[in-house]
Amino acid sequence: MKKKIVHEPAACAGKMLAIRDTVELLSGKWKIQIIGTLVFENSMKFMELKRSIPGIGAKMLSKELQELEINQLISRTVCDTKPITVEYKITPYGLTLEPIIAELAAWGSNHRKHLFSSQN
Amino acid sequence: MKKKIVHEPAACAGKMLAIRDTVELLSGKWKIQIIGTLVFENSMKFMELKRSIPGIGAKMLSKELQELEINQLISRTVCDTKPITVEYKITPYGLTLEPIIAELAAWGSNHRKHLFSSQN
DNA sequence: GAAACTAGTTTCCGTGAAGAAACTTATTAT
DNA sequence: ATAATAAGTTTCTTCACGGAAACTAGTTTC
Repeated sequence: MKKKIVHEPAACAGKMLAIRDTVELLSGKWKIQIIGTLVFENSMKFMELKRSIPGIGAKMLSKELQELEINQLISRTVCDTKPITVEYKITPYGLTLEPIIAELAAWGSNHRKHLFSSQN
Repeated sequence: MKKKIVHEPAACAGKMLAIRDTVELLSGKWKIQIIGTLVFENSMKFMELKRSIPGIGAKMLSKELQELEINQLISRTVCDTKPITVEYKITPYGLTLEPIIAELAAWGSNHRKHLFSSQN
């Protein structure tokens, strides 16, 4: 049987709200990249992050990390090392973003093929 | 030797690139909302879109639609109606973004519950 | 003739996002 | 003594994102 998906206005409005919430939480030029990196590598120091995200500056990295921490997506731990280091990890809650990250990666990867095969 | 190679650097770098590509394509304050709306309702006029996305102005809507069209995510069709109308639809290719939209919606929806249960 | 509707475009403008570079503080290495 | 490193913070500056409003253009209605 043919399943006709009826889009009830109320349900759509709710979904749109949810989408807006998520997008807002991940807004900013670098948050998704930071989350992505921390999903793949499960612990990184500030400098490691800075080096592994091409183009980001210390100020931006610091700011974005703070916002992600406030929203409990990542954790910040100061380590008592010789030169003090700070360890950033993704939280269990932050890890729930993994499906989104995975979809973004899969789509982007497919998009490359799409561009390659359709154009030029 | 407890070398635990979970994530090979090269593979991660590739994924990060793919993520960046996708994020860039969907950059801007409104693109995801527009895509989301057009995934739910499969055809909308300019004015319908404008009304259904609270806060967007004509200029922004026009600009974002152009960019989405250039990337073949939506189609634009001028209808020969009394006052001329323009129909925007999501393309089959644009529809491949649906999993991303769905994940964003699901996560945002869950996030509401998370905020509600953990805080206040 | 004036107003209203569609789908924009254009102009003008302000703010905030973001970058660059210098600076801080503490410790270690040369 | 000097330099280097980590993890930022602060300051200064700029550019582009995006909003408001007016305008175009064609058709229909009052």
